[in-house]
Amino acid sequence: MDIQHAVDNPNRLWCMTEVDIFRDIDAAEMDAMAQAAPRKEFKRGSLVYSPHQRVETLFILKQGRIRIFRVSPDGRTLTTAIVEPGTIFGEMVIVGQQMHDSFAEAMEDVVVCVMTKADVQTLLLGDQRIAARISETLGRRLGALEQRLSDAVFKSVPQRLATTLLTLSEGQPAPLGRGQHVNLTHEQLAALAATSRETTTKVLGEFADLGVISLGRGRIAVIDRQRLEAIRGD
Amino acid sequence: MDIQHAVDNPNRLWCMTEVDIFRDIDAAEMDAMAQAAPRKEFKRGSLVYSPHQRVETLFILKQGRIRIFRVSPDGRTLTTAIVEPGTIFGEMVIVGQQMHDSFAEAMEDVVVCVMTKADVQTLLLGDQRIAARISETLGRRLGALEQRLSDAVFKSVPQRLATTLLTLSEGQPAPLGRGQHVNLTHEQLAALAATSRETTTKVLGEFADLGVISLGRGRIAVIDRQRLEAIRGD
DNA sequence: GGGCGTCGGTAAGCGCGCTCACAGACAGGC
DNA sequence: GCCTGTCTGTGAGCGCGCTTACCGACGCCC
Repeated sequence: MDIQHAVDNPNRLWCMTEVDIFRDIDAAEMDAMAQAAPRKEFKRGSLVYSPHQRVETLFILKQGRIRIFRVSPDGRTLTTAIVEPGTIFGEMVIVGQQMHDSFAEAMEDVVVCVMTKADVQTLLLGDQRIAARISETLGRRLGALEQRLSDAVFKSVPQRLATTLLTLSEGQPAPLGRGQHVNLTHEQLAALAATSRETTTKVLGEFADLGVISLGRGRIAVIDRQRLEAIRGD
Repeated sequence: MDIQHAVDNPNRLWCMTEVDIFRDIDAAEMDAMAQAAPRKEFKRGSLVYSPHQRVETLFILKQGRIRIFRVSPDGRTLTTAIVEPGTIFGEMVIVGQQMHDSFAEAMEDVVVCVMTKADVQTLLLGDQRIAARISETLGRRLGALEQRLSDAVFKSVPQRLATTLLTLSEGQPAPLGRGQHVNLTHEQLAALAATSRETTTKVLGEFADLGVISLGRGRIAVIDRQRLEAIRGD
């Protein structure tokens, strides 16, 4: 089922299908959940949630990309995650946490499904399999975050950019023209690698000179993963 | 029950008592778990686990402190957590993750209880209440880690040190002599705040000049939380 | 008491990467 | 076409904090 088809599909179960943590749930259970998760749309650039509004809901991303980020007192931003379709986000509410000062912004026009905290408690945590999946997801995030923290502390900007590019491009199959594409601007990449736009531009230029990536407007093609891994170190 | 008494107590349930995530488990259940968790001791300075040995066990810390840290290629260390008695650690194995390049080192002589992965699966994850507690713990850690990442990126060294001191001292009741004590050397503090020992010494000296802390060998007393919070920012 | 290891204090030097300040390139709208 | 906004490219300057290199102070063990 391609994405456009899914969007047009009036099927009530649509919110649950093709979402990783629900993969082994049967139709009857999904039906109950789907009723509790109405669909909602956001325009590119709008905020899905922010620290001010105390949203206590879980989101399931069906279409588009979401950027989760934090803001420093002086206005700089650090992107902590980019959410792809088929993933839940805003999971902190599941485990009784605040959304801890994070913003969620639609990178494109997006479609999400929304579940209230109460429904999360009864429908998700009540199910052993889903609860286990959620723990697993949290564990993975924890490992990734710890890695990012040590990267931020130990690694140089070129190393962090190489790391970020490799992470973003993995899984993406190489389309025509050889090389996996990362569809981000230098500014967006800078916010992920915790650096400035200017140095990002400079370092990406050096990478391109070495032939490990090739640059396009809002689009970076990873040509030589091996050498990028060498730059990343460890 | 004071700690020394607990250590000497031959009670089989000893491993479970006074541990936060087990607080509402009844005696019969605890008994089953306690059999699966033999007691083990480590000398000050020894490693409880390291990335090389693939330990697949969960630890329950009963006495002493444990430092969880990562090491950079060039040998610098970043402390990701200091574990206090009554807390589980090595939890990544619960959620099917590796211990992801972390070391665990005994800061003093320590006593731990050990559970195998298999026992964790059946005894802990099988119990709804404990599973929920574990998710909660993971969520808390996730929030704290995200905060630490953005601190590492956005804040200056004095701000990070103030943050670290406040975090370490909170909960500690002020003993004689006014001021909550943080029992760490400058070097240990530096590894927590992701900075160097020398700048830590310098900044702590400035804090002491301002009168917000007072210094002793391997011991820092927080005198004025308010002003420390002002330095921390946000 | 003497010796030694850890801990704390201090200073000079310098390099990475941020800030600030432009300027050209590309895309889309009208 | 032209205008506008975003994106990319480039350079000068400089400051925070790391590095390197000591040395004195304290505490513990013999």
